[in-house]
Amino acid sequence: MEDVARNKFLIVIGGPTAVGKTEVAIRIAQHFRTAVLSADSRQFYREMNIGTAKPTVEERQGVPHYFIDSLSITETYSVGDFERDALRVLTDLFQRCEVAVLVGGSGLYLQAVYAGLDAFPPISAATRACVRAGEEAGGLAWLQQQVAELDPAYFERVDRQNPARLRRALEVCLESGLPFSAFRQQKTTKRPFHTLLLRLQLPRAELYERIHQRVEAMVAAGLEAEARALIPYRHLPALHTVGYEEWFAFFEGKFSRQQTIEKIKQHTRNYAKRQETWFRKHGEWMTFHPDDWQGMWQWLQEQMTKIKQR
RNA sequence: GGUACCUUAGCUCAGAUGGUAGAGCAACGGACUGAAAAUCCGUGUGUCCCCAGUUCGAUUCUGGGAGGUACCA
Repeated sequence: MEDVARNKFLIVIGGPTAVGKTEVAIRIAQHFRTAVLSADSRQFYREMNIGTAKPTVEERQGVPHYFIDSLSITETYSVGDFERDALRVLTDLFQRCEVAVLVGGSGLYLQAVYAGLDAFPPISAATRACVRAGEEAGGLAWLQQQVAELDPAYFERVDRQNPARLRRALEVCLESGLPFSAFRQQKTTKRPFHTLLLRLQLPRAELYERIHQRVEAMVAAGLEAEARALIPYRHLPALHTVGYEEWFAFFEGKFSRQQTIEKIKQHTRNYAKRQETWFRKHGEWMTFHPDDWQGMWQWLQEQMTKIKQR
């Protein structure tokens, strides 16, 4: 990849859900006659459509898309897998194109591609099962005690109330026999291409209005039926998703239909806020209003010219 | 029109025999390197409907007004 990708540009488009990333990504990709890589941890899955706001077939017309419908919900897939697969696609794409577009709302997935992840050992099914069994028996306290013992340095820093963090650290410790901290360098990897980070943002009230409209549109398009068909898979990680979990509760009679729709809107708003926090804190983004095409074009041209002249 | 009850945070409501107030939900802020649309942490944001009276002091008591709900006409 080193040789291929000098003077190659990865345009990364980030921003909260429903801000209008898809349209911008496609427009930019069309202009540069290139492809779009989706970095959206739910659009991977074939079985989920309406609720994930995938670009439609018409929208994708003429613009190749990667990582949409690339997996089944029954497959396990991690951000590490995505980093590897995305780099593979980019290597290939940069043979033919000067520019590639990476778009998505999963900040960590974007970061994995443009800044890299540390190398961690793969976790075996046995280790995963072992940690889960321990947690089921001993709860959060057990996780805390294990991590405190096996990686005291990380235990000092970690959010100790967060089982997901502790679980992950413990899995790595048990798998490798080394502390989690030994792998977690938090180094950024220099990529053999240039990266331009473009963030889309709208005033909060306007974004929420767009979210509400999109949820209504999803419901009208048959989201309830889509969720109903996925009931047998509801415990899979992929279905731990806004727009699906709420229906599962509805099917159990916990909410009315109207309440369910309101919950989906609310949880989508909460999600958008978490995304905004991420983008505010991670990476040097240039921020644009999603309608500000001119501003985006100008900035992209400027940046690319500047870099090429170096 | 009459009678009773109500009006406190964005919403639903609690509360102090007078010392400017607190729950749930929402909202807001934050963390986050392999399940990340996940997971976790923090924060009360207020003309206590309005006007006048009593009082050192009124969101609380008194009177009047406005709006709401119920019943009676």
